[in-house]
Amino acid sequence: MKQTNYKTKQKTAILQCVKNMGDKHFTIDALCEILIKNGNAVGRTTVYRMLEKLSEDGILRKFVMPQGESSCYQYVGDHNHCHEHFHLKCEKCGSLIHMDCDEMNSLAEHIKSHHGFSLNPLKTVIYGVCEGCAEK
Amino acid sequence: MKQTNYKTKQKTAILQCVKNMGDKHFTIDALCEILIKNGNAVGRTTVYRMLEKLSEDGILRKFVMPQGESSCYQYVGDHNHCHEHFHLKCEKCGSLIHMDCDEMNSLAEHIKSHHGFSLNPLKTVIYGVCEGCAEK
DNA sequence: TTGCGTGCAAAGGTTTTGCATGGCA
DNA sequence: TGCCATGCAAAACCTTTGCACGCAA
Repeated sequence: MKQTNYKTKQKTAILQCVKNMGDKHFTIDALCEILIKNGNAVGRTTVYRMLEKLSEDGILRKFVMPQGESSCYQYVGDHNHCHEHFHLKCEKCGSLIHMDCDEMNSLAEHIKSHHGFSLNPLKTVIYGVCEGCAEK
Repeated sequence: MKQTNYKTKQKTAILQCVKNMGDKHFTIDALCEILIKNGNAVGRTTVYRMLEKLSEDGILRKFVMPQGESSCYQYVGDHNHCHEHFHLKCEKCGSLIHMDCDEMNSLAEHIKSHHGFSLNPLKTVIYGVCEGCAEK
């Protein structure tokens, strides 16, 4: 599942850069800076458009942040081992934690059967306070 | 627990209007329109400032929406019966659904005990597709 | 009188859109 | 050649801030 049509140096630069991120999350800003460092500067608009498409194609996961904060992306690529888990975001330190857990799957089933709602783990972010910050 | 100091007609108008919302969610826009209808037009800035304070005081709950969407508020007032439920937001039609359910409480406990993470139901919004939109 | 409260206008931030140019096929 | 991709600038969006005026106490 590729982009639309043409193959341009911007697309390949972004795609490669995104893959190099591993499973870390990154913002548009961060990505742009890396591209510049690599000598592959790409226009902001293009980066926005690319990441939007990649998200739709399931290659990236997009985390929409509240007003004023920029969105966050994560590479999931072909190895879909990251499809069925949720993310916990600490409100104190901002860290994003992966939670791979059967409990969530049964929750999803419950919500589906009892509330008629198909939840989307890709977009859902659970807010709270992580262990480290709670101790302080 | 009041505001800061003075009592103005704007404050009383907003506070009364907010209470009349019951447990429904509303946006700044919606609130402003109602105020206008009631002949109590209040400046947008003032409404923002008031709702911010009311949220800090625990009288309102604030739901921060992603970029481009305006925040959502809900009256909780003194009767805190709405503290322990979650919200489902449909990605298609945008409707926000209350989910009052024991399942969620046990989930919260699980996350706490197994992942050391104290989740915040006030801020967490679960995304997905609602029953009505799924049928289309 | 004192100083907070109000609200207009402008700024702040991210994201989207218009449109002309340039590059892929 | 034809059309998509790019990227600059400007718009759009919600929210916050500056600042002068007005009203509560």
